[in-house]
Amino acid sequence: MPKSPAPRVHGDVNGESTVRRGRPTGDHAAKRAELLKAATTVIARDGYANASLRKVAQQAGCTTGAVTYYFANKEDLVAALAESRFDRYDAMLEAARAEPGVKKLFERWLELTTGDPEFWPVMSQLFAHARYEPGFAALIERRYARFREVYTSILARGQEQGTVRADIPADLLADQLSAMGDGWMMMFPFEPERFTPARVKALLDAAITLITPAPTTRRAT
Amino acid sequence: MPKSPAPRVHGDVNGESTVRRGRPTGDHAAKRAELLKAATTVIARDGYANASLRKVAQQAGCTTGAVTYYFANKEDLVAALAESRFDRYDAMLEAARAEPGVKKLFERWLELTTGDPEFWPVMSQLFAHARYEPGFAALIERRYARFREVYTSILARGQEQGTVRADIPADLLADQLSAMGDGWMMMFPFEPERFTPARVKALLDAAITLITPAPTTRRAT
Amino acid sequence: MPKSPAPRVHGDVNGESTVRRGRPTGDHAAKRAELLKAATTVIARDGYANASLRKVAQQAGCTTGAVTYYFANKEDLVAALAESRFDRYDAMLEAARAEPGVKKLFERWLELTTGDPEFWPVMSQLFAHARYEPGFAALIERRYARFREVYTSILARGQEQGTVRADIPADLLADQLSAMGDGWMMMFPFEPERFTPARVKALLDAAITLITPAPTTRRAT
Amino acid sequence: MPKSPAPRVHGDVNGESTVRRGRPTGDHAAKRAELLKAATTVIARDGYANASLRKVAQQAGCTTGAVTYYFANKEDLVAALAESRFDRYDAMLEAARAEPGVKKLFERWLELTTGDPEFWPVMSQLFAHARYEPGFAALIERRYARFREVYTSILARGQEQGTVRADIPADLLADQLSAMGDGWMMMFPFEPERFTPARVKALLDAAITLITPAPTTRRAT
DNA sequence: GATGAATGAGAGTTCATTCAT
DNA sequence: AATGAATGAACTCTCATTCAT
Repeated sequence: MPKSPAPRVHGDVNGESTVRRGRPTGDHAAKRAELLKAATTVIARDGYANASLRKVAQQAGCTTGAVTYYFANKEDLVAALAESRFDRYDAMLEAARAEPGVKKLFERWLELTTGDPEFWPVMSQLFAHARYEPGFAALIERRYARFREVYTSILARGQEQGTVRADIPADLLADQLSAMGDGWMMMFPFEPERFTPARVKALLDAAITLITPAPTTRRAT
Repeated sequence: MPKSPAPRVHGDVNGESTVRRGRPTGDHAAKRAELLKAATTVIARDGYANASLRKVAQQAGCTTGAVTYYFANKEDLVAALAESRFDRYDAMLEAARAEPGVKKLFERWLELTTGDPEFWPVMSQLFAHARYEPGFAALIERRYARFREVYTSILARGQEQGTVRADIPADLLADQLSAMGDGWMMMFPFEPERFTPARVKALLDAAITLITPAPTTRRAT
Repeated sequence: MPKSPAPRVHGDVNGESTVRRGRPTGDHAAKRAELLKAATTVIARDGYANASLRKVAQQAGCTTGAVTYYFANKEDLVAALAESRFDRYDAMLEAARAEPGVKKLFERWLELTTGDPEFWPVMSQLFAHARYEPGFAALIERRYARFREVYTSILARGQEQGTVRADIPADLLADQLSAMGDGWMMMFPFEPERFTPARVKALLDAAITLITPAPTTRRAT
Repeated sequence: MPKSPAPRVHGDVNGESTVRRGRPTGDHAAKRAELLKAATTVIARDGYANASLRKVAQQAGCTTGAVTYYFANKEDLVAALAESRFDRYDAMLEAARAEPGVKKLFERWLELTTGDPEFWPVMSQLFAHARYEPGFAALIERRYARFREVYTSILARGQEQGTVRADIPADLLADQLSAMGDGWMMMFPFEPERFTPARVKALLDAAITLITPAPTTRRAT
């Protein structure tokens, strides 16, 4: 009792959605990326708790079966999503490391986090749920540790060069600044109107002021 | 469709004894509080996305029906939970306002957030999901605004008295410090072992150092 | 957004199916038994591999949710089904033990297995799949051991009384006879037409002939 | 919709060399046999209800498409599997017929069924599900009838020669003995530890004792 | 006041099957 | 000859919610 899904239609000229089966030229990695994009959109829009594979499929314009074909299960999808997000984070860190200075780092961070309006929302959702999926939690812990490490090294260099206050250990400073960023990330989705570009700039400038050494020596002269 | 039996009144604002006719009063509020406690435990343990009314009922040792009897629906329960949590936050703020000084505020905050091991986990879960339940989001926005306001006023007073650096507007400082706290709150459930009492103290001390005025002027004299 | 399932109708006079919610006078055990009966019918009709909770619900005239309300999961349902079937088996054994004689046992067995046309089909399906559900396999092993034990004791008594041949140990005889019954049980659903009452009687009579002592001694006299 | 490429012919009845043009023949049959072996393993391991074409493909180390390429559908695969299993049974019967005597038959049967540890498990699974796939049920009925027929003829010959008791018609005896074998086959996968070689031998010896004529010679005394 | 039977939608997942390549 | 992307239906199970009792 074969249940062929309605009369097969393809190569239509109207641009209507066609039913395609069989083996397309599909690029596995590309399709996965496409589905991850769809998942990002869904999670940013509906939140993690209300996101479902069905919605992801719908967003991507394919069937649920296709999603589970490319990802073993939901956890796999979410993990891949987290990886891809952190890959962007890592790329940013790499770039920031090349051109030192905390200010540059802030700029890169701002660029990354504001360039994509879904970045903050989806990241905060992933963080919130990571705790309850062990493998996922490990991933974040690992990636986050790396992030703090780079942060610390940049600040330490700044301290050597006298551009960053030295009365607080670099690792504590890194912890404070990254927590600050996380805090904003968490609150941003609530009241995006509060985070105007102007205010974000003011906040970052203030952060730089916070960690800049006091002009004591110069004044003593 | 709030099911709270209208005729019952208790816990009135004036502190006067309220009308106690018929059934023993306080039962209703007490039972709600009990259920909220159970909900807190469940959310802290399983995460918001994996929390269900069933689990809450089970945790509280009662039936599913009882939960929906005391709360119109899930959103109602979660909103009440958020209210109760913020009530504790407000109480803390009230106390902090009475005995000024940023250091005192930090101590109060620390007391609140570390006194209950479920506090941070449940709060971060509630924040993460608030965005997607409109009424809930409004609640948090309102409460959070109030929180920043108190924070700002305390910092402003510090600036007047010279105990807080004045080169950054008080509202920006408040934003930065509260974001810092939020960031820690978000990360704490992941790696609680990283937040030893010693490190938390170091972080708070460093935060105080950050906002303390540079000792230049004194030296210049 | 409450999704009350269509306008509530009940107490209709037409005999049409009504939608009933809330708490009926329902007897928990009775409803479970009802669902087990439905499961029996479905498995006997479609086979274990094609049986689903949906079909069971449909057969019982209720929703899938109701089934999972009464049984934690599919395995639980199947285990309960097996228990109930074996309870009947045990009752039969008890009765057979009271009135000894292999012939009586055969009669009881026949009564049980032919009284319900679904008995053999469902039993053979349960046996076939038991191997792959550990808890279920243990149940069957336990029950089946008990069955062989009773069988053996009845045969041993027969041997003492000289009604059963003594040249084969009773436990081997029991194993052979019960295997014979199992074999028929397995084949019966295939070709029920082959197992006419007359032939079944002939087979059982032949089985009795098989285990009756050879009439040598009598003739020697 | 059988997909076997029509022009290819091999394994013809006459034993003459068949047409071998174009691609190397035998590949097709060999691959099918390979897949059947994989299917046997999967069914024996996971049971029929939990067997899937996916698992068969995986077990065979090929793709899902390959399976559906060599077999029109699942039923086709299962039918082919049953055929191949019964082919071995038939070969055994043929051999047993050549060298008469019930004992020889038992030995052959034992050889067949214990030689391959997957034989009993997969056979009992196939039997259990045959009822619910009509074509398959017909196949088994046909093959099984043949089996009983051979069994009967061997027993009848034994009766003529006085090596098998004549007080029970041969067809009933065949029915009983084959049912006995089926019963063991059904139970074996459950408690293989119970069927030690020693016990199996004892059971078969006892079966021979059962059908051996009573030692009437003593009667003459 | 409180219960718990029952609902129906939707979740994640598996599956046999199709077919362009 | 063989692949593997994709389908869509069906599966088990969980859930918030309703309501007669």
